[in-house]
Amino acid sequence: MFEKLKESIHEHVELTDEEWEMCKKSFRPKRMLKRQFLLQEGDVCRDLAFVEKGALYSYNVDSKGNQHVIRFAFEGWWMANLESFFTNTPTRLNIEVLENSELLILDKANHEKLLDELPAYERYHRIIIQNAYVALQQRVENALGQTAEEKYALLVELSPEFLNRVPLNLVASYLGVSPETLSRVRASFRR
Amino acid sequence: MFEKLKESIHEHVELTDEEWEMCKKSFRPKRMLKRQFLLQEGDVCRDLAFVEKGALYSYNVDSKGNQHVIRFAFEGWWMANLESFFTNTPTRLNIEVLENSELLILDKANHEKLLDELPAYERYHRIIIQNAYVALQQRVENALGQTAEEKYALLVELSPEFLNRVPLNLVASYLGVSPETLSRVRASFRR
DNA sequence: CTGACTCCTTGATATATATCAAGGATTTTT
DNA sequence: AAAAATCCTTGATATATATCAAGGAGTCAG
Repeated sequence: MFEKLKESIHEHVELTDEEWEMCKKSFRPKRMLKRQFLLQEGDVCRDLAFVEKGALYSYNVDSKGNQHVIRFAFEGWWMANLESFFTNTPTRLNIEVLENSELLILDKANHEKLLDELPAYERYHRIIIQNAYVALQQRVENALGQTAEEKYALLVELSPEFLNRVPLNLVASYLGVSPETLSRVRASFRR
Repeated sequence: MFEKLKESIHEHVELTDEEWEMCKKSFRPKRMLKRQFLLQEGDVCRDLAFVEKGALYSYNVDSKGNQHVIRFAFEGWWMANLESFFTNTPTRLNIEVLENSELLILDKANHEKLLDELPAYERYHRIIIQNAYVALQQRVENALGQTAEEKYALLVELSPEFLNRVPLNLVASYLGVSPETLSRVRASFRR
C-alpha cells in the first residue's frame, strides 16, 4: 500500500525507521474510481496526492467549454494544484481519475509538520519539485514553435507510456492539437 | 550590491547575521553587457544566477534556426537551466543578457554547501522553486487552446512589465506567435 | 444479447496564423 | 553627422490546423 511512496522517498533521501513510520502515518489512503474528481475548479486544493496505483490527469476548461490537459500522473507521481495549495485560493484546474486508483493523501497540516520535523522530507520535497519544474519546462520547450507532427514525435520519443494508457482525445488536448489533427499525424507516421 | 538578494531571502525565511554573512560570501558578483551569453547551448550549466539589476532571457533554437523564448528574468529573479544544472548534461537553452546587468552567481559547490549547512537556505530554495513551478504552470495554462489575442490579453493583465522592457519580437516569441501577428493583435487592442 | 456510449478516423471546408515583402521610425555604431 | 542596424507595422498570400460532419469498431451498461 505504501510501496511506491517508500521507493520514491528512498530514491532521493534516507529515512530512519522511525522517520519512515512518522511519514507513513501522515498519509491517508484513498481509493478512487475512474471519472471521479480529486479536485474541482473553484475549490481550494488542500492536499497533495501520491499515486500508488492508477492514473490521474489535470485540466482546465476554457471560456468555450473546451478542456485542456495540463498534466498526467501515473504510479510514483505526485499530483496537486500547487498554486491553490500554497496560496489557499480557488483552483482553476480540475483533477480527475483516469483509471481506478489508489492514492496516498497528504493534507497541508501534515505536509507542513513533516517539513518542520523531518529535514530529509524537506529535501525530498525540494528534489521532487525541482524534477517537476524540469519536466514542465521540457513540456514548454517541446511546444513552442513546433508543428503538430513535431509535438507528436517528441511525445513518442519521451513519453510513449502515455499512448498506452491515455485516450487519444486527452493526448491531443495535452499536446494542444485537435483529436482529428492527432489522428492525421498518427496516420502519416504509419506511412 | 546584495540588496535584492537580501530582500528576496528575507521575504521567505529568517537568517541570523552570521548565516547572512555566510550566504553572501557564497555568491560572486558579475557584471554583464547586453547581448552577452550567461549560458550557451551545449555547455553544462554550473551556476545559478540571481539578478540584482538588469534583465536576462532564456531561449532555445529550433531545427529551422528560429529562437523560442522560454523565460525572462528581471531584478529579484533567479535564472539558470535547472535541468542541466542538476543532471550535468549539456543545455539545450541559451541564456542571454537583455539589458546591462549586475548578477550574483552561485556555483554548484556553494549551492550544495548552503543546502547542507543552512536549513533556512534549503527552505528558501524550496519556496523559490515552488513559486517558479507555479509561474511556469500558469504559463502552460495560458497557452493551451488560446488564440494570439487571448495570449496577449493575459500577458497585458499578468505581466505588463514585459512590454516596457522587452523588444516585441521577443515577446512574440515568448507567446509563441510571430512578430507580425503580435503587431496585428496590438493594433486591434488599440481600437 | 442488445442498445448506448466511447473512441478513433477520414473527408470537406473554414480560419487563424505564418510567411514573404516592403517601408518607416528609432536607436546604435562609426 | 551619417550610415547601419534594429524595431515595428502593414499588405498580400500560403498553409497548418480547427471545425463540422459522418461512420465504423470496440466497450460498457442494462
